[in-house]
Amino acid sequence: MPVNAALSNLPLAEGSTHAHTGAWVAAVLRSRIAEGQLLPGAKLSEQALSAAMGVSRNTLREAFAVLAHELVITRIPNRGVFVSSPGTAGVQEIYAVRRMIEPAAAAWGPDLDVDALAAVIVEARAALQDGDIDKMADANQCFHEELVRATGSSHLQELMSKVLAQMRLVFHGMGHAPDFHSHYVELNASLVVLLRAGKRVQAAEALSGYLDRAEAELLTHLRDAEDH
Amino acid sequence: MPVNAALSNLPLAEGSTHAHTGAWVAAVLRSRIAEGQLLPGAKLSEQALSAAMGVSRNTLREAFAVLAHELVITRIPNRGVFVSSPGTAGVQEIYAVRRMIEPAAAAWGPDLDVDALAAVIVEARAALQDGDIDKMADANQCFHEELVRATGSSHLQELMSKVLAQMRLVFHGMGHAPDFHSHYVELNASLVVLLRAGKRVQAAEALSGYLDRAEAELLTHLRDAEDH
DNA sequence: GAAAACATATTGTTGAACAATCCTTCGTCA
DNA sequence: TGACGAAGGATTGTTCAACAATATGTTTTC
Repeated sequence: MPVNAALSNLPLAEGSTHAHTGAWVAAVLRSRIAEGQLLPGAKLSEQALSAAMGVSRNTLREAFAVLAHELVITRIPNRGVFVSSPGTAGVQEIYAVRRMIEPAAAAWGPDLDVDALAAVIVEARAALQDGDIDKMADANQCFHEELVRATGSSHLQELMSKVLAQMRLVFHGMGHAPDFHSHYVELNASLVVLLRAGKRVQAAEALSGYLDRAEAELLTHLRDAEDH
Repeated sequence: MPVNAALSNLPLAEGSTHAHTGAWVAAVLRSRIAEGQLLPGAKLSEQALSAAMGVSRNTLREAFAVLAHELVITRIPNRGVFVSSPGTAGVQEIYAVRRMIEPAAAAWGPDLDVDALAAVIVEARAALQDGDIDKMADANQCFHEELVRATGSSHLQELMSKVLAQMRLVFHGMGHAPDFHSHYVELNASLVVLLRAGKRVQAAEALSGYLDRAEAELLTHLRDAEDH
């Protein structure tokens, strides 16, 4: 039972009562899922979780409501809650969002910070040379988050975070398929070159095509994994 | 106490237990707020509401979690929950989102349905001639929702609905200021003309400028109302 | 008149209880 | 043996009542 293993070392709510216990529980579960300690498809039993984290079922439920709204977990009535495992439809949804938001941010975002993007590239290249796959994946996601920050909208940033969280679920669900991120580092770098030159619409177009290819590649691998 | 008046004729949860009582309660409150029966700033007391709707405080809380995530209500710890009243910052956030999503949908949305947009225009014009302000406002919002549908992303549609719900809160908070929508009907119509001609990028630019002016106008009226 | 202390009301959280539903297991029957 | 159906168990859905924590309002004190 791999779930229990992940539950065993969960932080307990100790004497100090947290301001918002529900939000705190949601944050803990969210990070556990993002890190891959709770894999897609895993069941989150109310009884086990409430006992493991030292909170009541009611409070746990409030956390579930938050996470379900973030689409990190899936609630099936009278069956329970499970870590979401996005399929091909989910991936298509993810890229439908990204294909709109990211080019728009590149082309029209009022708060574009090219230097910050360049800094992320440097970080990604360093991680690539170190062979640190996880760190590079993080840097890659950070790049896209930074790009969306150009929109100046916290709602859009939030949505992008949600979508990137689902992306992590897709990767976790594939059980460490080949390295997707490494050859995107230089594509991101070329975007920065375009943006620094002020060719923002051109950058948006390049980004759009880049997202199309990424989606196609991901879907291919996903279908292979499903066929297996 | 205007709150109690709005609470008095709330539907009660009768014998038949709803599948998801929390979601049902959230839906009822959401519509009451959207219709303006619960005005921005109104306090939603747990005790009063749970009694009025015939559900327990716990279930009501789950509904609050949903609505808070939709930014329809604001939760202040140990103080209570209130109907959100977006200020100038909120309006700027709203338009930051719209300025990205809507032009992107117009320019690049894969599922653009010009006929559907034209149909909404027809409806809006009819309402305008009838002098039905509410119906025209609805049609106007429907136009923008239909536009975002072109993105093919349910996440973006959801975000747009959230944003438009906040727009309604802004209008309700102003206590029926002058008619904002009527002279936007023809602007929307000119957008449809551009889109039908295939000039999608041009339509996106026009839309962007239109949103800029709408935001400026709204902010002016809002500041006047605040000064009052 | 201002600050501290108390009183009150509301939210935050918990535990237990019961109903509703699903899954499993067992028994029956062909 | 295999399929169909019913009893049983486990989990979720919902409610209730109680207590703790916190903010507000009032009174007391200097």
